[in-house]
Amino acid sequence: MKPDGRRRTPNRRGEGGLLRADIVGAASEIVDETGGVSAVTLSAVARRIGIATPSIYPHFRNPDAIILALQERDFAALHVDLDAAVEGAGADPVGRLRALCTAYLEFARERPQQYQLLFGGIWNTRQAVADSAIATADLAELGQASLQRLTGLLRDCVDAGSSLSADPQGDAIALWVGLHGLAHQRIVSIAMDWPADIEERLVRELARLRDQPG
Amino acid sequence: MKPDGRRRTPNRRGEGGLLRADIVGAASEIVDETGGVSAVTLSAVARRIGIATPSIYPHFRNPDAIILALQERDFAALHVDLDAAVEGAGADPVGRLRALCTAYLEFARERPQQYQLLFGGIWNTRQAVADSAIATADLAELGQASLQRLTGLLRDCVDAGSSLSADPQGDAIALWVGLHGLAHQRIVSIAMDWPADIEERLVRELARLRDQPG
DNA sequence: TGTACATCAGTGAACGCGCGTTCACTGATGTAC
DNA sequence: TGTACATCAGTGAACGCGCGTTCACTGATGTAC
Repeated sequence: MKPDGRRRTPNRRGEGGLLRADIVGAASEIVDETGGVSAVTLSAVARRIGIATPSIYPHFRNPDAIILALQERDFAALHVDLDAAVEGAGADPVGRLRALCTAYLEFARERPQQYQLLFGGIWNTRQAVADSAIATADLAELGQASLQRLTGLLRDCVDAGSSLSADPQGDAIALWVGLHGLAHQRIVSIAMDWPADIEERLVRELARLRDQPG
Repeated sequence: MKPDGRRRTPNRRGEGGLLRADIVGAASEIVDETGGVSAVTLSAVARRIGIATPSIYPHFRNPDAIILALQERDFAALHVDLDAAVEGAGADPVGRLRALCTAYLEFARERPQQYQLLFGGIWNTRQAVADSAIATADLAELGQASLQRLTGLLRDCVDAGSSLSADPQGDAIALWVGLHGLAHQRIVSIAMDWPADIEERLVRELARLRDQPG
C-alpha cells in the first residue's frame, strides 16, 4: 500500500498504456517544480501518481527513458505552438517570421523548465546514448526543427525583398542563436534589465530586415 | 584508511587552508569529466583527493558551498582571459571589441563544462539561496561583468564612429545575448553545421559595425 | 634547554535515507471450449 | 450458458549502494613557561 493511501485504480485490460502518459506527465510536473532533471527518480514519479515503483518498468526501462519521452512530448508541443503562430500570421513574410520568433520566445517564457530541458543542455544523455542511439539522433533532429522553420521563413523574406540576407541559411542560424541566447538568459539570469525592444533588435538585425514597417 | 591506499599527507600546521583549494579543484575535475554538478558529492570529492569525507566540513558547510566557490574561481579565470585579450588587442576600438568577443567564445569552447556552470543555468542554487544570499547576489554580479566590459567597448566604438548604435547599453545586451546563444549552443547541440563566419556575423550585425575593415 | 599543553588537521565508525532493481506474487478480466 | 485458464496491470518485500551528517577520536606540532 502506498504511504498516503492514494492508490491508483488499475487501468482496464488493454489500456495499460495509459499509465505511460501519466508517468511522463508526472515527470513533467517534477521538472517544473524542481527545475532539475535529477529529481525525476522512479520513486518520485511513482509516489506522485500513486503506483508502486516497479510498475514503471513495463513502460520504461530506466529513468532516462522517461526523460527522453518527456522531451519528445515537449518538442511536439513547441512545434504545434510555432506552426499555429505562423498559420495565424497572415501572408506577409516578415509578419510570419516575426510571429515564429515571438512564439518561440513565448514558449520559453511560459514553460521555462521545459525549454531548459529541450535546449538548455540539462540533459546529459548519460548512458541513454548507448541505450538508444536512435532516439538520441531523433532528438537532435527535433531540436533542429525550429531552425528549419526559421530558414524557410527567412528565405521567403528575402524573396519578397524584405531581407538583405545573402545567405538565408547561415543568417537563420545566427538568428536562431540570438533567439536562443535571449530565451535562455531570460530563464537563467535573475533580475536582469532587458531593453523593452530586445526581441525586435535581435530579429531586425540578425534577419537583416530593412525598410519594412513592422 | 581510504580504500585505495592513497592517503593525503596532512598539511603543515597553519596551512590547513590549502585543502580548500584542493577540494575546489577536485570539484572542477568532476564537473569536467561528468559534465554535471550533481556528481559533485562530498564522497566523490573526498575520494578524489584522498581524504575522509568529514574532512571537508571545516572548509565547506555543504556540497553547494563547494560549487559556489568553484563558480567564483571560474568567473575570475574568465575575467582574466577577457582582460588579457582586450589588453593585447591594440588601440582600435573595433579590434578591442572583437577581441573581447573572441575571448569570450574561446573560453566557452575550451572549457565547456565551466561555461555551462557559469552561464548555463545548471546550478539550481537549491538552498544556497537561503544559506548565503550574499554569495548568490555576488554571483549574479559576477555574471554581469562580461556585459559591463562589452558595454564599455561598444561605447568606444560609437565614439570612434565605428558603430551605428544609438543605444550602446541596449545593443551590448543584444550582442551579449547573441554571443551567449552561440557559445551555449556550440556546447549543447551535437554535430551542428555552423557557418564559418557565424561569430563575425553576430558581432557585425548586433554591434552595428559599419564601413570598417576587420 | 626541557616539558606540559593547547591547538591544528584530519580520521574512522556509525546512522538513517532515498534510490534502482529483482523477485515472486495477486487480483481482475477477457477468451477458448 | 458455464467454466477453466491465460493474460494483463500492478503490488509488496527485499537487497545492496552511495550519500550527508554526527561523533568521539588521534597524532603531529607549535608555544608558554
